[in-house]
Amino acid sequence: MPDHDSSALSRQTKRRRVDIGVKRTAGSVVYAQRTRETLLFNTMNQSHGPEQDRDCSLVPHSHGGSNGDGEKSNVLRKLLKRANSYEDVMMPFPGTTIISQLLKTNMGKNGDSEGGFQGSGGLSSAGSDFQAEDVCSNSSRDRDSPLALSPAPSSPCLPPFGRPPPPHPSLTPLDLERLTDEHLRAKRARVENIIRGMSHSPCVAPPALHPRERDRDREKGIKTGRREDRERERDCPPLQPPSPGSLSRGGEGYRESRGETRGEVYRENKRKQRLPQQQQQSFTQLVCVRQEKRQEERRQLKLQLEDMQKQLRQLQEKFYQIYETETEEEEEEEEEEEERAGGGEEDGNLSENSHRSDGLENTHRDRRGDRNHADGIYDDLSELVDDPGLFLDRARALFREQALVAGEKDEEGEKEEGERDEGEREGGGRLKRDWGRGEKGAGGGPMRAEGRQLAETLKQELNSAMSQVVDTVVKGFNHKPPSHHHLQHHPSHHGGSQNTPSATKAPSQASFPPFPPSLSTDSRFGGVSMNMNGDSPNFHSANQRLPCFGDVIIPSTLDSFGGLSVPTAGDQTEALPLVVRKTSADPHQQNPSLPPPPPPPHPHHPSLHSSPLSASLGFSPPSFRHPFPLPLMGYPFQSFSKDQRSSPESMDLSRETVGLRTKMGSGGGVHFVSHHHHHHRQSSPPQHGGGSEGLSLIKSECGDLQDMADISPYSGSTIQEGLSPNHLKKAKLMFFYSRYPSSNMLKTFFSDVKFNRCITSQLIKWFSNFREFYYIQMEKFARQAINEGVTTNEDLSVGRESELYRALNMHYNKANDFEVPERFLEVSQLTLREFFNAIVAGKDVDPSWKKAIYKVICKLDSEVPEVFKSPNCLQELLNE
DNA sequence: GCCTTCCCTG
DNA sequence: CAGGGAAGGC
Repeated sequence: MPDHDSSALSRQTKRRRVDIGVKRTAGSVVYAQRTRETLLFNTMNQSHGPEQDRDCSLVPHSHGGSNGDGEKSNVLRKLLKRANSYEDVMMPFPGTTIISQLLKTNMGKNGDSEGGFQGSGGLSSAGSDFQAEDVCSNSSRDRDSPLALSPAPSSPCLPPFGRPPPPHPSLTPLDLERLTDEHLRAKRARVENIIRGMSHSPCVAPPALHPRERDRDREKGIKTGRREDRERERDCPPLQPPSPGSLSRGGEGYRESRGETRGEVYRENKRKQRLPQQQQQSFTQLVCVRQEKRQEERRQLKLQLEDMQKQLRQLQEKFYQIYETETEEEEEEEEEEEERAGGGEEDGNLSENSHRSDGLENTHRDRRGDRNHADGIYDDLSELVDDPGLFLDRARALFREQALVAGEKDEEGEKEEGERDEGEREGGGRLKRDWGRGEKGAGGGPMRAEGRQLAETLKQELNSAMSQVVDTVVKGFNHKPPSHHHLQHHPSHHGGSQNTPSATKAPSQASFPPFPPSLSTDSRFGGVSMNMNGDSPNFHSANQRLPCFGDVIIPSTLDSFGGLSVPTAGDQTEALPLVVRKTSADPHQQNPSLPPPPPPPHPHHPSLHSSPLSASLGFSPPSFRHPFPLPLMGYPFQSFSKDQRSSPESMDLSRETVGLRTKMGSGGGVHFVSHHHHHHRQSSPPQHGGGSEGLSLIKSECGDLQDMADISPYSGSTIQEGLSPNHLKKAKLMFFYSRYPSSNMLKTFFSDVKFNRCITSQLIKWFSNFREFYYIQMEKFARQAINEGVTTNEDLSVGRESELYRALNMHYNKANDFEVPERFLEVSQLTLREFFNAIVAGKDVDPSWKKAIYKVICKLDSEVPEVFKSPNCLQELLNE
């Protein structure tokens, strides 16, 4: 049948126009997805980005000496890593926690200021500061090194400490090792500056402890090199102690050989950190957020960390003093070195503890899972304050215990072994102690070893406690209530937080974590936030994230809000919920079938409702206003002021209301109504003279003034502002009688609805959709009959058993709790035959061929029973 | 300018 | 399946 084909063709042509758009849309969608993926990828790989992956993956295969691109990418990555200091360093070490990183960083700083920047001597070819940056970068570094011809092909991303230090270049002349003190010092100062620049913790004061180290540093040329290495090793502790000889000599030489490169790298880092100032802030000052609150928080944290470190150091000193009195042979320098070695080992402990502290952290979290966040944090902080004392006590107890054990062993004459056993019993610091022994040989006295052990134990305790504290605090900030997904919560929070920059407010604020959705942040801040949120995809995909990652995120996102505290309407990418549940304050909304309205997320936030944005985005406060224009023809939603509904009748009606209210009504008729006076409801001639006039008639007479009436106190007495699902059902049932109801008729039969343009349009649209489905079914079955070989329309009949009837009934009377009038069957049969005739006659070639049918069908409308005029018609109808 | 239909979208 | 945009008719 060519007619059908042509019809299909015409339709296709019509669709084709749209299809192009669809294709374009699909393409754009794909593109968007790709973009998102790219973003995701980039953001996910922010710290080990594609370049880095390339480094990791390609390094073993590429033998280029110093690959410019690779180096640049490395530099970039390093820069990013350094810039993100605490947080990003964690990326390569998934098992480590914030605390360990924090401690590392802090210790690095302390050590830095403590002993100055120590000379080179490189544990590894490139120095451990590189190691600390990224695991994968090590491979590229190896590649950079002249002896990088033997990369670890199997594991290009092997952790640096898990790998033996690369051999130092033999080609390096030994002369270069002999650096003048000036040169060394200059270099040291340079690196120190860089590191200082990278450290964003302004409050980490240089510890006053060990002031003599500085002097000694200056005295010892080569030993400083070792210290620097140790310094770097704190960031990334090696598992194997470096041999001192190779450290000092080869490392120096190697450093010298590639010293320029390193210097350039450092300079480049510096440059890149400073170049894009605004962006660099987000890059480099992740920790020091613009939000003062955060800053205060962090500052406090850091201060506390510092305090604890100081306490630890004091403890160590005390113990060492005690041991010194007992073991007099030891030289002070050696002691110092030993201690420093312990400091170096501390990193190992830290990393170990970081792994361990996860469990602790979990237990901690569980312990205070039910507690208020603010309280918990506050307790934690107070705990932290109390911690030094606790640690001191514990240390004393431990010391006593160990002294006892040592004494026993001493009696047995096997001091050292006893120590070892003790150490093994301690379990934590074996490795370090072994290292210490290895470094110092057997020269270390037993008591000193015990002291180390003790110190280590203390350190562990400290670390775990601090990790707990920090993690909990960070978690407190990161914690996002699962129900609070939306952007709108944050501005208010932000506003509130802005007003409370005091650090003392921090705990209470922690219960309102500012987690803006990624979209808003990213869109607003583009690459900046993207880069800032190195792991934002994870973060955004999972609201509950690892605390350490959350720590990365929060500042940046907060930054975003700090910059743009109030998101614009455009930021609302998703349509506002048109169906707004009434607040519980509305007595009418005690609809049992409805879930209770969600409590305001921040009920006690005074700033919430003061902000028009929050009010509009939020939770339909009584004075609900739309800050931005809403489409006029939107479908109704019920958030109109409750004051208008007061009568018991409307109460009954509103029970049916689920979520349909007119935007106009909610739009708060006040500003809105006056603009729409052109439309006159009366213009449409009443085809079905309704019986009950009443209020609806008055309303219809009012016409446009109904909008006015919406806000007038009298109008709302008996009328509902929105269409409910029951109204829809009623309309569907009405469709069995009338396919083309006039607006007046609709008003008559939906007298319980406060009509306005939106409501009318909605109802008309409903019937239009009904008709659409109806005619689609008709055409479908007509064509089906034609295809089945039906030749005369007499063969077509619509009975209650027919497929067509079932389909229609399923659509309009899904529950089948309404007896479809016989008339509807007749009309359906007529319509089907009309379609059949038209199709057989080839009328469907005409694009408007259905109109003739419509004309016929519209005359077949029958009177809608009076019962439909009753607001409770559904109950009455369904009870029958 | 309103109303209806077509077509698409979520 | 309901809603919305576009187009066309009146």
